[in-house]
Amino acid sequence: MMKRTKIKDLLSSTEFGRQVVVKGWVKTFRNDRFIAINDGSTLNNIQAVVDFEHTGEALLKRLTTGAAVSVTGELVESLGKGQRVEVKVTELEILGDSDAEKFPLQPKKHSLEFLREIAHLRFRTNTFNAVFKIRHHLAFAVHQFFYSKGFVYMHTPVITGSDAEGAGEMFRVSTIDFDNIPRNEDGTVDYTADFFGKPTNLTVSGQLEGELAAMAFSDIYTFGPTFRAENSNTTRHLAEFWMIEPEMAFYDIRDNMDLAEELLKYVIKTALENCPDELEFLRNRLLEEEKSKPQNERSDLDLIAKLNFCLENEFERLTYTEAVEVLRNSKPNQKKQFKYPIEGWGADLQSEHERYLVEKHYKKPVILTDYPADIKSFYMRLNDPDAQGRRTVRAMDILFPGIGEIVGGSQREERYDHLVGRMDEIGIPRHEMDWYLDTRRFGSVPHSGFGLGFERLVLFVTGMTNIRDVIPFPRTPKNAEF
RNA sequence: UCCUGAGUAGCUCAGCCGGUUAGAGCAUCUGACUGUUAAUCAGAGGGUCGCUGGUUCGAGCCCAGCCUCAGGAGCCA
Repeated sequence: MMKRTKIKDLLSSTEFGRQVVVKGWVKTFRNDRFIAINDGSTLNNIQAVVDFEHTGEALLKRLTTGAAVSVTGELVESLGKGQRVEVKVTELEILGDSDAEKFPLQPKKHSLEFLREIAHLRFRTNTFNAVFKIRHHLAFAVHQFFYSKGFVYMHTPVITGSDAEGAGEMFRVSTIDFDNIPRNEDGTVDYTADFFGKPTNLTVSGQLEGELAAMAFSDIYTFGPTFRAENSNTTRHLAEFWMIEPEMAFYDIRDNMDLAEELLKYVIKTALENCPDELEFLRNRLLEEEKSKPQNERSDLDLIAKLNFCLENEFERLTYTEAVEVLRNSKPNQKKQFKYPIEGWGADLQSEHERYLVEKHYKKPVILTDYPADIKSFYMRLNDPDAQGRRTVRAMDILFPGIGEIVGGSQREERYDHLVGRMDEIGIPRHEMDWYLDTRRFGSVPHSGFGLGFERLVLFVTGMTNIRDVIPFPRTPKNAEF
């Protein structure tokens, strides 16, 4: 029995005359004669040519879109145009039939909305083949980047007993029988009867645990699933997503920004190097899509040019205070085109403001730093008050065109008294965070870290526009299929 | 959660001012053709018009409620 060869290897082979075995799924079967077969090793199909005059009619009928086949034959130079090599079939076996009347994928363009409904089959389309191949390379590149810098990959818990992480609504983890809830005498739920003996949730961030590890290894990162029970219905939010969270001892906010920018550029460069076919396919797909848009809504750069532009240019760095000035003097603000006009210092920036800065004003990734303390988390390092006495924290958000916030991070507050002061202000009970506060009691050092939304990164690199199309099985409000 | 829009054949969509038997392209099936490239040509089958209720002589179309989806906003990665 001959060993099968992957289609990717065959398409670049010059060993004409060699006997080969190809296994894969039928994309189309044309002219009773030409099978386009794909095995996922490449975006491209190999053409297998059947001698239909000497092949049973019943067998030919089973060559339907989606069927799994094994063909044996000679690798030859193609007689036709459109492909360099093809397989002259001597043996044809159907490994798995696919009922043509029921298989939902057709050799034509499908809407992304429809494909989302059949997410279990959409891997077999060119678009999703390309998207998930790129996703794979990006994930691997993240590990490579940190490995080369001596970071330790840390697995922080998925189930957490802390409810003070302060990053939105959480999913409760429980084994309590909801039809028969154990109660205390006062009627409240008796969590001592639950699996962990107390309320537990799915993690919304591994940051706090990451900080503990950074206080021993200096440089660590996490890369794992993260859960937010927010009722968010947007193209850039998921209830279950993957986040990369490095945490570095002895890093200040500037070191933190440098690392984040270097990481982003490294993984984008890796994608460009390793996925040229996939990116080219997605680039053309986008260009095709833009043809139906009016001129002024089309992008200046195509996908690959956009990624290269991102590599070749420094991210624009400015403080919140500077950004507010830019926005205040901007045309849309003066012409009152913002829905939320920029009036003063202190309010959080709205989507429209971030978009203006990134997409209109600077036209490249922007890193915003030093936000007002009142709109940011308790663990962020407090700056000395400025000349006007305004309190800011050393936060940094990286904003990408079309995506918005892709990275959120900060230098952490390493001073015990300041940290506790902020917790008291916000009303976070000290005793719940005692383990976290220990890092500030025993050998506290300046340190920094950030969270990078992996799916938002994949969105940017693939040029897709809906985050549900860059994760295999999206979990969103009212949707946990498959 | 809020705002806007959509839901008609397996898919993408058309359907006039409320009027008789709801259409097209692709897909599927049948046949023809045989170096095709989402093959081509001819023919056929295929519908609970999202759901529930209402208005009307009559509703795919008008009204109300609900469900689902999409885009935008908020929350954020």
